Amino acid sequence: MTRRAPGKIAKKADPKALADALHSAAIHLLRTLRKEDDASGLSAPRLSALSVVVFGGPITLGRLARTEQVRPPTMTRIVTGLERAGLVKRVGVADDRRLTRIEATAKGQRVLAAGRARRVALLTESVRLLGDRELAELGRGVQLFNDVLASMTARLPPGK
Amino acid sequence: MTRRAPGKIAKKADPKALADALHSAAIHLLRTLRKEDDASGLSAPRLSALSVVVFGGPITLGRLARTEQVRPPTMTRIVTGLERAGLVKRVGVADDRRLTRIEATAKGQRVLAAGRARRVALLTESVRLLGDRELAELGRGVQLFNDVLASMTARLPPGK
DNA sequence: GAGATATCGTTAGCACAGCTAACGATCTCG
DNA sequence: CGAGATCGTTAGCTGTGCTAACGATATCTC
Repeated sequence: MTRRAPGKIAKKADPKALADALHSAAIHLLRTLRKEDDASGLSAPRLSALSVVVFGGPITLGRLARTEQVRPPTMTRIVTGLERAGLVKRVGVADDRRLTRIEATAKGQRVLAAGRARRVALLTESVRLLGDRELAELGRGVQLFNDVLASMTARLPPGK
Repeated sequence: MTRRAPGKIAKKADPKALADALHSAAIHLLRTLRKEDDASGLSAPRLSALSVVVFGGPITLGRLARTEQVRPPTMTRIVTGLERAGLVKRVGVADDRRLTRIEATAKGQRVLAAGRARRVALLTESVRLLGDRELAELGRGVQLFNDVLASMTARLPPGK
């Protein structure tokens, strides 16, 4: 797959290979964790949208759709589902009555926190197995991971 | 997001917080990269299933369904879609004629490689911005990430 | 060997998620 | 005020997920 200098095992930190490995690991992680979401009784898109509303605070439907990379009609139905379940509510905006603001209810916050805890608990248990040294190294890695992400998103969406 | 000791930047590497940060970063990464998949003309489940077949080699439909955490009827339709697109083919198994083997076609391999390249290219560009030192540290982090994943999957599925 | 049982993949039928097109309501600007 | 833009919804299509039920084939038991 990736060429190696003959006789040399330590990798020269090839950006391409590293990106690929990181990509694969992320896929693998989320795929494994996905199973835990069944317990919440919420589908993946609803859970994801709810998390944006809970962590990001009230948001208009259109912005929420863009954040979730989904078209407005799709978000309309996701929100309708969440509203029926009592997890969010639609609130009119006085200044501009075309807009609809989506807010999380107390129940929505509770449900999301529980689901997130379930997911992260699994991962946490495995992280706990690392020694102090490895923990610090992984921490540094995650920090760099986030830096890379930031530069990626900064470079990507010029507009739209 | 994470609290910091006042005046001290390096954190004490709390496993819970670390797991949460890693989880969030993975979500963020895949969400950002997802956009690139539109160009392949394949939906996410088809792309994912195809990737398993291409990288893992021929596999029975049932095993593929379990790998993708999906029920057999769902996988039947995903495979049917891929087959219609000429990306995989169903092959009978002589030993046990209940089984159906799914194999990637040459076109399937090409399409997947192209899609993956598109996704990883974006990430690679940002990884390239790192210095040698950071590159090595991120590499170590990814390695530990994979270790954690391995211990997670090892601990999780006792049977089924 | 013959019948009971198990396994594999498919079909049928339901709910949800994604899209485009079209529309009503509202805001903004000339 | 009227023309155009923007926001959210409705209508109608495809694809993805499920359970239930079924036909074909293997395997186990007597």
